[in-house]
Amino acid sequence: MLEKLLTIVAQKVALTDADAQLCQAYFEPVLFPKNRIIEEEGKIPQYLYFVVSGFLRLFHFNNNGDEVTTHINCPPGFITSYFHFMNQTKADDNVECITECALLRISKPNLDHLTQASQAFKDFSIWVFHESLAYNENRAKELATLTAEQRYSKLIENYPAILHHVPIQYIASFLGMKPESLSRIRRKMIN
Amino acid sequence: MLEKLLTIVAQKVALTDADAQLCQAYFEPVLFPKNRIIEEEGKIPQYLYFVVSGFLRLFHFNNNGDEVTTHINCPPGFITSYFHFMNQTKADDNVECITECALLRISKPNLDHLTQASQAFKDFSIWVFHESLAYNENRAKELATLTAEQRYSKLIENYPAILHHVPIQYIASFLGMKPESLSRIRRKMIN
DNA sequence: CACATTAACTAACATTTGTCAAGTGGTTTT
DNA sequence: AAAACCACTTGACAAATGTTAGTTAATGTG
Repeated sequence: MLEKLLTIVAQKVALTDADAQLCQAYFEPVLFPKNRIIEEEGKIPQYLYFVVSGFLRLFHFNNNGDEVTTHINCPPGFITSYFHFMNQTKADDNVECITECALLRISKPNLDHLTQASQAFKDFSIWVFHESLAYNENRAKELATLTAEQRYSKLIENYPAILHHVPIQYIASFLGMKPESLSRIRRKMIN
Repeated sequence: MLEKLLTIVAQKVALTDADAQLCQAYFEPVLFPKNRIIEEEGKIPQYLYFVVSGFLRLFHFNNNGDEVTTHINCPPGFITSYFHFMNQTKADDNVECITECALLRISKPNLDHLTQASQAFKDFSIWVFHESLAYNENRAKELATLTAEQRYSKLIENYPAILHHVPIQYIASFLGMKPESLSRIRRKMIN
């Protein structure tokens, strides 16, 4: 499982054998079943997760008590309640496995150790942060400018696998529309 | 002008006199007139700007050739085409002064020097990054879940000054709606 | 000053999306 | 197997937003 992570990291920064060994020492492989909530609202997020396989989402409950899905996985393969993980403050959302998931997790103290011990991982973590910022900027831009149908089209174009593994209602919420609207859009696109 | 920047920084990290002097050495005060474009699409962003006074926006042109405003100023007071400034790659959007603006600017090389010379500024720049990420996540969430009227209400509640200094059309675009829709909403809210 | 340009508003209409209620099919429970 | 869910769909209708076009007021420009 480590190989997939090392491959991703190595695409961005040069890795020595020592770096690879640090990675092995600090990242813990874990397997979770479908529907398992691995980080919970109101608690301090314990781990940052690298997704080896499977699908996860970030969600919270709005004022009406309805679920709102804010992320489905996350490029470039990492997921957690970022802000509160980084600051080690109580999360306002949940991380849930949508399917069975193979993950590599690292605690905040160990992440700090890793980025202090390895310049390569420090550089990589900065890159991940920049990517996350660009990703969220783009997501906001698409929500502001595209129609519901265009947003759905882009999603299945960029992440076709999501369609086969993630319930429609989560996708609708993530795209900022009601399940009925997405249903209508999907029917229209078939005909 | 430096004082305002130092006050903001000092709220987050402890500053020595040496830090303050570094800040003075690297940040250059500049004054720009209304409507001046200070970073341009297709060119590498030269500076990161701290906003002492005035209003600015980030915008680009969509496929139809229409302007899309993606940011109006930026908490916590900094603005530029972040991603491309950080990577020193060609920007895909413009930074424009909406009103006359008093700014403190710093080039990328100097920002690197500053964050290397001062741990306080390195910590502060990381904090700014975290804030930007949280801000964009929240913006995406609001665009996905709130109605046009709710988005406008929140904006004038959180940033009432924008209303008096920024053209309605820019606000509408930033909120992901057409100027006519915002006009309708504003009329409804008065009655 | 006259003229053109632009931002903002308004109104009528079209389209999209939300709401509500019901139905279908599949899965789990007992 | 019957019953009770649950995800998803469907249809009728309501509400919100987009589109188009016209008006006004303010501003800039000759």
